[in-house]
Amino acid sequence: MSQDSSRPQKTSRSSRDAFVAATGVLLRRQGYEATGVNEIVASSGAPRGSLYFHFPGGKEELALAAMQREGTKLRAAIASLMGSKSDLGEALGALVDALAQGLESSGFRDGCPIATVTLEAASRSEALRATAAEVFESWIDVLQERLLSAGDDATTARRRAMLALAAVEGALILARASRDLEPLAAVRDELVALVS
Amino acid sequence: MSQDSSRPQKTSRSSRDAFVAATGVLLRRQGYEATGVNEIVASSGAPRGSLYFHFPGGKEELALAAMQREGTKLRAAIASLMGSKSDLGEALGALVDALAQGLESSGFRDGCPIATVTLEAASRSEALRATAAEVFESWIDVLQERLLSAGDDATTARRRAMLALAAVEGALILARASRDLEPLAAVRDELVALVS
Amino acid sequence: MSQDSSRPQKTSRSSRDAFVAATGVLLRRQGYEATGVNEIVASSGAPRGSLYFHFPGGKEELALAAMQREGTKLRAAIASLMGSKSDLGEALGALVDALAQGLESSGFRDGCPIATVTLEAASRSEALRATAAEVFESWIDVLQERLLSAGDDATTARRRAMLALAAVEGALILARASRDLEPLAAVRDELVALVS
Amino acid sequence: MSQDSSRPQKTSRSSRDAFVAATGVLLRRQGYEATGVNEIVASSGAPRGSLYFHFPGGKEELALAAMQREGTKLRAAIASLMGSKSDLGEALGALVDALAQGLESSGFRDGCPIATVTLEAASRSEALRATAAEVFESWIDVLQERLLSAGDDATTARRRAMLALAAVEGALILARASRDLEPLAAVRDELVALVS
DNA sequence: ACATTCGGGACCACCCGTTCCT
DNA sequence: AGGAACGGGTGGTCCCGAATGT
Repeated sequence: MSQDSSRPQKTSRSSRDAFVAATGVLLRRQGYEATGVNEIVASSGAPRGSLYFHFPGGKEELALAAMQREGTKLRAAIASLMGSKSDLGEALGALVDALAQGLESSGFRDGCPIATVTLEAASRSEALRATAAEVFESWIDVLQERLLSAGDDATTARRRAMLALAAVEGALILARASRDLEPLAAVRDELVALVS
Repeated sequence: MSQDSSRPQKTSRSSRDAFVAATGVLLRRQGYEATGVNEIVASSGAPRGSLYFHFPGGKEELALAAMQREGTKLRAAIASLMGSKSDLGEALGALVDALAQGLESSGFRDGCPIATVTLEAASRSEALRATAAEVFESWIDVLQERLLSAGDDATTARRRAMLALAAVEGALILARASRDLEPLAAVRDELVALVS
Repeated sequence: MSQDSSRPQKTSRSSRDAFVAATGVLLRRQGYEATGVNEIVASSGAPRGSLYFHFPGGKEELALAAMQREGTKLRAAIASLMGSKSDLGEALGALVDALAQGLESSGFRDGCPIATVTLEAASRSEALRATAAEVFESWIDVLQERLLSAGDDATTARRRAMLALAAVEGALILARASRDLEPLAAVRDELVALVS
Repeated sequence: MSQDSSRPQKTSRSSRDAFVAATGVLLRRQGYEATGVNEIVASSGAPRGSLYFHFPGGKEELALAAMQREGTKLRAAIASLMGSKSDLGEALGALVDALAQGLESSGFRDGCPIATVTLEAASRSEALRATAAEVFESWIDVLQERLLSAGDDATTARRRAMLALAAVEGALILARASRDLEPLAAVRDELVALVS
């Protein structure tokens, strides 16, 4: 929405992309408020003065871009995983396993950037909240479609998609708190049992 | 509501309690990083200089106290709700309904303080992370015991307790993002169906 | 001066003395401004609440007491050293050597508390400045008397006493900066040569 | 006086220089610990936010810059004074007189910034101590060279240079404590006599 | 007389997200 | 596109007083 990817540019997008990518990583790890603009600039490697050229809206606009980018990437990943198995339970299990592996491989540091921003900024910035809602909805859509194609009716599919997303998001929180994958394993087992 | 006025004290705990209570509210609403000590002091009404007498560890120690307080209060609330119905499904439904009502009555502003702090500070402060883990575990314990008394074996009870807590925490996030109770309703229905 | 040391007391002087002694050490090491009341209380081991009973004037009154105590102790030490040798040069050499050894044995950390307070507070507190002047004058007196007894006339004795004290104080500063006793050795040699 | 206005610059150094100059004055008057950043900013007239741009290291880095600046200025002044008279005694006398006049004209408020910082911070910041040592050494160098050119051998020249600097530094302290120039006069007379 | 808890507000050094001007 | 600069705000600590034991 905020990008015009069809227009070739004389200058590289590397600065802009570097900012967005760095923001995404930091949002995952420490959320919106704990992430400073200085930190983003430093970890991106891009020049500081360019930030407000690319993102006149400052930190918030940058976070919106990062959330959309991460949201799109994760939506694609979910779609890919859900389509990779013919059995619904196996597909859900693969999704949870992938998230568990991502969490563990980051040393329990990197969680869901959308969830963190939601909890921090839901009552502070309408734009951040709305973007978080869009991203979540896009993920629910993907899950719901898979459930529909597995035979659920529309209402049930939406309810189960929401449960699945909620359970996964919640389990990520519990797992980060306890530094243990047990909550994710529990959620996977229960979700698999539910749809079998 | 937040004070134990039945116990007479020679010196007033009011300042200390006011700090903890104010911190709890602000953690629910905006998390750890977005909450400044100035804000806590202002909203508590207590004098600033007293803060570092009661909490030499500063903001972090204050947050730990608030998390423990909120954790204990919520544990009691969960235990009460889970014991109020003989039917397990009804009990779980009542729990989710209570959380939904709390969320709605705050205009979707007040969520779970523990979840927010976990996402923000899990990779920053070991003490905050560990306290969050303890609180979550205490809630899982309550749920697990109710499931045990409903006939589940120990392993299943723990798994289902984790699912329930994870689903509820996740649904609170989705609901705050969308400003809609639908995710909570979905989770309630699915949880009830699961245990019936 | 402000105490009546002849009156026996039913309660111990240990708290008061502990405060004064701790303050003396800290003034030597880090001066007046860098020394906090909390630090004094902690390092004294005495109860915090007693400080403003013994020293209603707070930190400044405490520093005055410590300066007087240290001043008196050092005056006695100087007198003792200056009287220990019949040769004036040897006596002065012994004085400088003693200071050098004290400096070295503290790892170049402990200097003259009066000098530090003078430089920090001369233009801030009249009481601190005046007390420093009294202490310095008392030291000059001792040196002057020894020079008189060695044959100097009054004017020369006073001038040389001032030179000696100034040179020693200055050398302590240079030595602390360079972490090297060379300035003290140089001053000793020159002072000895001067009076021979 | 304090700016090098002959070098044209595209961006003004005025803020940076104003910070350093203001710090120098305050270090002279009240030392390191008693000088607050707020005070520096206020007395410099420069904008507050620029301080940590020019001096990311904060107060300490600022103090280092001020010490070096003052050290260089004073070294030049010493060199000039020592070269102004063909007679060594007269040159030393002129040096002490100049310091005495500076002290008196400031109402006994402004002393040696290096000495104060040394006494306060020698055992706290290695950088401050080392810089103080460098500055002192640079002053000793100038004095030593003058003594060498007056016929002293290298060892004697260094010893006498150290004595001269130590005596002057010490006399400045005694003079500030007593609000009287007598210690400086005494030191001048004795130093002059020593080298005649 | 002596000790202690707790309250109090000014102030500390530091860093924030942003904008100016090139 | 970008380096330099900015003002307001951060969490934290200061020294001290007032109320209250023992």
